[in-house]
Amino acid sequence: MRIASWNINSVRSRIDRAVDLLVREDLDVLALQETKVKDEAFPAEPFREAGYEVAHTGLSQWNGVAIVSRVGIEHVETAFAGQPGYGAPAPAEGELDLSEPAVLEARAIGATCGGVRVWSLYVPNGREVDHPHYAYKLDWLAALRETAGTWLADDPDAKIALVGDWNVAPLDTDVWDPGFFVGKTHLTPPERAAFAGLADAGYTELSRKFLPAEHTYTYWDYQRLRFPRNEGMRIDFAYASPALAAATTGVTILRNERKGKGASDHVPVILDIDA
DNA sequence: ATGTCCGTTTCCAACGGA
Repeated sequence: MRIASWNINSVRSRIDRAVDLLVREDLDVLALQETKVKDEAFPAEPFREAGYEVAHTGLSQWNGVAIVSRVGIEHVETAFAGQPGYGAPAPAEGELDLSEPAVLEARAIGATCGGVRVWSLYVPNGREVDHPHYAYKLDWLAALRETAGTWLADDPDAKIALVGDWNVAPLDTDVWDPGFFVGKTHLTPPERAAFAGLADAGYTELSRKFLPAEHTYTYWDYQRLRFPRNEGMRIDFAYASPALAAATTGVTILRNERKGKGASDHVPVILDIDA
């Protein structure tokens, strides 16, 4: 079984690349992030024609996560229990308007595909360390850790994959120059601690296990010739429950998918799983 | 040159988000 995760950065602008990826890599499941489309405008037909079913949640032009599967999609959840919302920004101030209820964003979707509980996750970016979005990011990861811990407590033998764009670089060697990120998000100790919380909850991050080489990236910014200079970041990860980790035989990062016109700024991460 | 890209709108140029 092959399960991939990819921040596609607009499913409509890259639908052909997505279908090509499914066919070429013989994928059973593809978890997508940043589909940037409302449910009613999601291009499901090309996936269906290729033999896949789709579960998607998208509320606006921002965020949006999907699971594409040819091995079934059951028990779809469009958020995890306790998933925090984000307060609506007040237009005049650019600050959070606490008088408005927080908005539950389309950043998590779960479904059972071929016996594996797959979660496609788009962790909040954080923007700036002193921005409310940063606190939201930490809260979001803490809530995910809490809930993911209950899934394992309820069923220690469950096969669970928590895949997606985590927007955290856990190691200094996950970026080209940690000095560039001083005062910025993605490398701060609180973000790294929040990311490590999933390991504390009993999950194993599989890309690190199978691809330990330093400076192995999954994302290169469109700006400043980051890809030609190979100035990237490893921020897309796959946490697995013990049963799934034991069944996983390999991880592949498709660096070539960043090449050419019309590439996403992220590349797919693929898990090979026994049976 | 913030060496870019996406989707949206106060709509074809400017802006937010990343």
